[in-house]
Amino acid sequence: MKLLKENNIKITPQRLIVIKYLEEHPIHPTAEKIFSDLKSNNPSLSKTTIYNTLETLNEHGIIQSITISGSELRYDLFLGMHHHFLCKKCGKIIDIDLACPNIGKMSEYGHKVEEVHGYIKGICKDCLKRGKK
Amino acid sequence: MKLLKENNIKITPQRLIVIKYLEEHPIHPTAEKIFSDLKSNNPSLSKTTIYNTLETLNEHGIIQSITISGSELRYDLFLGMHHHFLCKKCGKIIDIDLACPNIGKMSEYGHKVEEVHGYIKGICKDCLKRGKK
DNA sequence: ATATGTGCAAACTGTTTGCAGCCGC
DNA sequence: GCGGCTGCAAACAGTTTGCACATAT
Repeated sequence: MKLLKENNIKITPQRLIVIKYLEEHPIHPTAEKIFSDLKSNNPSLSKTTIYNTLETLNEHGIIQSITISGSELRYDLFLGMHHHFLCKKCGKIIDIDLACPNIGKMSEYGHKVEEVHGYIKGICKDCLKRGKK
Repeated sequence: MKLLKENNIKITPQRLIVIKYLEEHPIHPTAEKIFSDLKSNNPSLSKTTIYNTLETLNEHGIIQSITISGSELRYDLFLGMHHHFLCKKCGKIIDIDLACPNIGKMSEYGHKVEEVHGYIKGICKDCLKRGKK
């Protein structure tokens, strides 16, 4: 709610529950998952509204969209720059905070940098353990 | 063709022209663009074959798929690790070779790293110039 | 009263799947 | 003749669009 006022976005119940959901579920959900999880307690909620809301929040930098999976967008409250690790086995996405010290070079080359996304894919620690047993 | 033999993949005319296309057009094309560009000289070519071929080549590490745009996959001959810059204005994708020295940390944490993708978005040099005129 | 947000259904796009025919060993 | 490759059409998933209704200032 603070977020919305700060960004001059109208406060609506739908926007509030989406933000609240993302705060409480830092699992980089898809639009579909956000929708189906919220639908049960908010029967009149529409998927269009989810998409509209995510777009609005994204435009204002409150959330960011993640293209790591390739087949669908995933969403994340934007709490400062960080990267993502996708486990190819369990599908889990883990936040990581490897800052790349070289990004500045892009500006030196004359390009204007607006977003930086780092995606690492592999097998997570847990799946590795599970595989060995 | 060398690539195919080295990887024990059957050589077919379709696979050859896709690889040749990617060699000659390092523009990170979509499956659709590859298909429509090749279709004119290969009328019997099917989009399914493009998808099949791209999948096969990807599995063998000959090409890689890029998820930077979010709405579609793009493909790249895999010639060693490098990252990508997407211009939000003209849609162009530029190869960049910023190696991040911190990736090794992931392995230290116990995760197995298989792929690393770095996507930077912004406005490219050319579009910035054009904008100023 | 006006502008903005919501929600339904339909459309659209990129990708995948089922299956029949084909080719090469 | 068998296994893998090709290509058509249909299915599918995620997302976007058109439009009518609701809501808040």
